[in-house]
Amino acid sequence: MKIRDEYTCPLEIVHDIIKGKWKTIIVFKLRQCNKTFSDLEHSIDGISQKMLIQQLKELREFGIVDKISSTGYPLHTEYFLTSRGKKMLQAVEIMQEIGIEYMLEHGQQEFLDNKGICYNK
Amino acid sequence: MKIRDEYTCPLEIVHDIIKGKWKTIIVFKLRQCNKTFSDLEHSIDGISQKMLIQQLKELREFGIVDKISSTGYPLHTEYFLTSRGKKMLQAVEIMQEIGIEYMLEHGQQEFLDNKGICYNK
DNA sequence: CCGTATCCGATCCGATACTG
DNA sequence: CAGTATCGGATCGGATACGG
Repeated sequence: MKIRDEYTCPLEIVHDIIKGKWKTIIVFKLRQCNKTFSDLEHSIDGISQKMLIQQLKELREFGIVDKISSTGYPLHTEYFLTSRGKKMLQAVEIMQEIGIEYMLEHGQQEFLDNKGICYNK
Repeated sequence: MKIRDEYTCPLEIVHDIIKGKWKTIIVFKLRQCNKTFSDLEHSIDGISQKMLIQQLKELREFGIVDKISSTGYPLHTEYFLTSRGKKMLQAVEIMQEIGIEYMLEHGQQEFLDNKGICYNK
């Protein structure tokens, strides 16, 4: 996704921030601590390298996450939520509660662990 | 979008709820009071009838909005947020603040009114 | 280990025409 | 006024291969 040069409404930005398939789960996975690229890759079942990189890049451009990279081999990069990302996390957690509610209502509680943290795994 | 029979994670649902281009703005437009179909259509610049109907239908299937229809001509339908929709609104408002922040940071404050309520209009 | 490039099917969404 | 149906271009995302 190409990020637009100009937005005329905050909710347009919101849409661009969250519309990707993996954005909310990435924000959620980063809630407690820094994660390397491969940490994320292994904890999100079904995501491809390409998509993980791409979505992280977009989240960085919106100032939701940032990263620290070491130079030299093997490469090592840690991603983390910015303060804006932590705000985003609040919204994600509210929406997650809605998701949990929906699952309970539809008899799918067998997929839920204690905290609704069960993305594909 | 076909709503899935089974979700294995709350955040999958979240993604399906919000991924459409017009979902957040619809939730936001319904924040204060009931709106008819044409109220919504006229207050969201750029949306087509088809998309408005489609997104409202999906929001209804997820229990975010509901409607009351009168029978007889002319047709009259009012849409409103359910209690779950009001919860969703909380998340939307948090994300909206992020959008406002982003716009201010990028010198686009001329598009903002007092409350960031300016979706294309 | 981390990131880029390309190909290609699936999905999204705008335009348009039509119905009760 | 509210809702449905269809077509076609644009975008998204999975698979795969390659590079620093």
